[in-house]
Amino acid sequence: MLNGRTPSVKDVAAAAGVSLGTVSNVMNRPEVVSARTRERVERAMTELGFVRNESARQLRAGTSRTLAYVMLDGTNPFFHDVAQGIEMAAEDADLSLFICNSNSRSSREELHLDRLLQQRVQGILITPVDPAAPHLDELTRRGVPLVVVDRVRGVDNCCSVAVDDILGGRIAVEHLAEQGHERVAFIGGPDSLGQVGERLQGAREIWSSLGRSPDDLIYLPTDAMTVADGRSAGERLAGLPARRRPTAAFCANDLLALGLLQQSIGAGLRVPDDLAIVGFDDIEFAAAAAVPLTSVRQPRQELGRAAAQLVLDEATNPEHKHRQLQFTPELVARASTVSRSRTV
Amino acid sequence: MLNGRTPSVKDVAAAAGVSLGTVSNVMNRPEVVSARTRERVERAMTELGFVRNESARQLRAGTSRTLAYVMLDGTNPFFHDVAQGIEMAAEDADLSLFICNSNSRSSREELHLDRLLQQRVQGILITPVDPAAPHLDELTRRGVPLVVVDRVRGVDNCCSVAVDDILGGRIAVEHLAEQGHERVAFIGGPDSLGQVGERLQGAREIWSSLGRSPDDLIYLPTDAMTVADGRSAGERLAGLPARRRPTAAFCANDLLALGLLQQSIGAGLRVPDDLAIVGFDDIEFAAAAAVPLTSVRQPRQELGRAAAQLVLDEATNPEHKHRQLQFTPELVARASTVSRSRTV
DNA sequence: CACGTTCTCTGAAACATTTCAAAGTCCGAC
DNA sequence: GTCGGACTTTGAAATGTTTCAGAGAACGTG
Repeated sequence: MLNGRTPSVKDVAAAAGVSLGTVSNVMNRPEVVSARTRERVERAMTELGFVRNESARQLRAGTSRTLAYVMLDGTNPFFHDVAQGIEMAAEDADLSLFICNSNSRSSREELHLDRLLQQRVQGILITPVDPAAPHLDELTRRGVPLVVVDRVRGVDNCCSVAVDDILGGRIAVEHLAEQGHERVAFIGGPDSLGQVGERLQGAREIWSSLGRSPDDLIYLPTDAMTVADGRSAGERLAGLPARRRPTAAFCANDLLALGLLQQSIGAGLRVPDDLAIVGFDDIEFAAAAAVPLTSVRQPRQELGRAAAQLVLDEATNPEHKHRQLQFTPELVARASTVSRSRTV
Repeated sequence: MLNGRTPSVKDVAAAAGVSLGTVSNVMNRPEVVSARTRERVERAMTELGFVRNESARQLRAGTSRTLAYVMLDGTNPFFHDVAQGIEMAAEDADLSLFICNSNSRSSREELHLDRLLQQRVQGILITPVDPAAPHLDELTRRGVPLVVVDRVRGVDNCCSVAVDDILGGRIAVEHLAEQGHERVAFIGGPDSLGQVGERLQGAREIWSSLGRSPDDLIYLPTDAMTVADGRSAGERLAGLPARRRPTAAFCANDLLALGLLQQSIGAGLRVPDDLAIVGFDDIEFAAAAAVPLTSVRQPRQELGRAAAQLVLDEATNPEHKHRQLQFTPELVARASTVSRSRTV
């Protein structure tokens, strides 16, 4: 039967003794077809093992059933958590989610975007390599719903979802100050990254508003934000003369913090007594570290979920207005800043 | 112009003053069209901002340009590394990769597979919740190229790629024995998981072949293989009477090992002196732990890459034969089993 | 100049759906 | 009986590509 071909609507129609249109109705508007024929068609479908061809559906209906997320760095669990939030929202809207990974390379990003355009996805969420890249404007010019996640673009040409990084920097350093630290390091980079710049700015603001000297907030720049960069920052920290050496470090993300933690413990330091550490993002592995890491929590899944909702609004609501959503970060204090005796 | 519609081949043809077929040729067989008209068509394309409609292409050509990976657990970085390997192979073959996450739930898995079938993806790679699930047979019956990753199915109805888990268990425990440990715990579960069973089996084999008593290889079953399960296993370990308490633990994956490490250090144990720990998988975070984790390395990206090659072979080579690929795991010794004084 | 080749280009068919106007059918009410 | 309305079903058009047989043009050869 059917000589091997996978069955089409036509085959189902023939088997059930109805017309093409009726089979389509059974799938798309079951309420208009009588119970008797509906059942007959459904039986024919399962008997033939019919599976609707999504390409044909999409071609004719003109609307795709998928969203896409182009993530920045697959090795950072943070982005997977964001993706998970998107996926949940997509699921609620009965859509599939295409996940791509640019690995921080602009060329890969462009390639992915081009493919997604060809697929005519309903909307694109992206944590871009460079939020100012012209190929992003290209997308909005084409009318593809677009939401920038965990970054912000120049004003209002598209939606974005992010966390208040300045505030994040403030609460991290405020916490360290409260713990009595008088010399604090800020570790992160490159500072051309908007994130890094703003977290540093927040740190500096609160530091000076607490009446501390700018000299006691030491900026240790890194090339990137990986565990390895954290380790090497730790070495640089250890190399400072004792009276200049900070007693606490605020890292611009958790990977840096984990690297710093590892290097410090390996070097025989006690955390938090010799060195307190605060990370940023609050990925799962922050809490799972040998000394559980204090971190500035981003609502990772919420970020994704909100972004997905924005992109869906843009895709379906003709009166959509672009919005810049900003979430509030939250300090999660753990053992890496609060010495055991002082915890519950 | 074009009153807002996104331009089609027809529009390009009109703009360039050629026929539909010629435009198609420019895209698919540029060598058959003369340089002059080719250039003319290309200019028309960029002027109009033409983007090929993949649905239409796929519908007519009958062949999709995407692969899919249904991963088991998005919170375990191991699977993302596998995905990365697949992605690289897909890229080489000029295909896109669809990544789905079943989150260890059979219902989600089925939903994803159903969608993928509708998309007519070229092939499916999957780390299934249950390798024996009937809906997998359904796929092969339909003729969809299928490769099982990091699991093995009953004999030869489809390809699979995995690591020799028995050997993995052997080398882990052999290493611990070499370090002089006389009582070792195996932590993992549930043992209905093929992986866990085989790693345990390997551990037992080598243990007895070394002339040790089975009573000194203690199996601590866990409900799942998360960091939290690792912590609670650590508590149970601590609860054992001193003379029964193992001096080393072999964990069935790195997440367990990280949890165990955290709990142990928190409880004041020295690692490896009081408790040595071996993990499995060798995810990035294993090396990044405060006490870098000894682990049985799986060639994660290679696994993915090989799986992708198999699925492509099945998709394109009519004489494809199903194969069960087995990689060899490798012990990576780090500080969690080798005490500092003894390292280089 | 007729002829075969080679190189380009064309036009129509096909792919598997959805959509929608129109045609049927049924039923109760007048 | 006939009419009107409600409920079902049908058939054809349309979606944007690719493919392929064949039409034309250009050109060298005999």
